[in-house]
Amino acid sequence: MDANERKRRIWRVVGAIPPSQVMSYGAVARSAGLNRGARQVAAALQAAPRELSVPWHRVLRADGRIAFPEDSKNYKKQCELLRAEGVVVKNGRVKVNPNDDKSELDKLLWSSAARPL
DNA sequence: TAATTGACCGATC
DNA sequence: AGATCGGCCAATT
Repeated sequence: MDANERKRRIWRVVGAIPPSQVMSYGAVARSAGLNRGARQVAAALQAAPRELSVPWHRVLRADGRIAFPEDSKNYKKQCELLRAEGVVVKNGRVKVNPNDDKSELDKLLWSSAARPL
């Protein structure tokens, strides 16, 4: 698989995250079939075209923190978007832990849209 | 073309 | 709770 295909998969997985749900970069990577591609998820999101409307704000760090520095504009934006979906953000941290494997979210993801194979 | 950077992760201390 | 370290690999310099 080449780099472009990875991006596609990543976008597909992220796009399949339901509203008011969050996922860590690593979890997205795994769902996309990349073993340890958390950073590639980040890179892919950066390169994601707006017209795809990728819900990048539903992707957080593994510990539930927002991936931007607090003073950055993106940080505030992400907070805003998350709260608009009912997600509680407290002190740079999200109320619920990022879904890892074996969660309901994963079932949701694997059931319809984001099948890596 | 080679080196560096980065919206990261998990283990360890 | 935090801080360090090695690994991963696309994008940028």
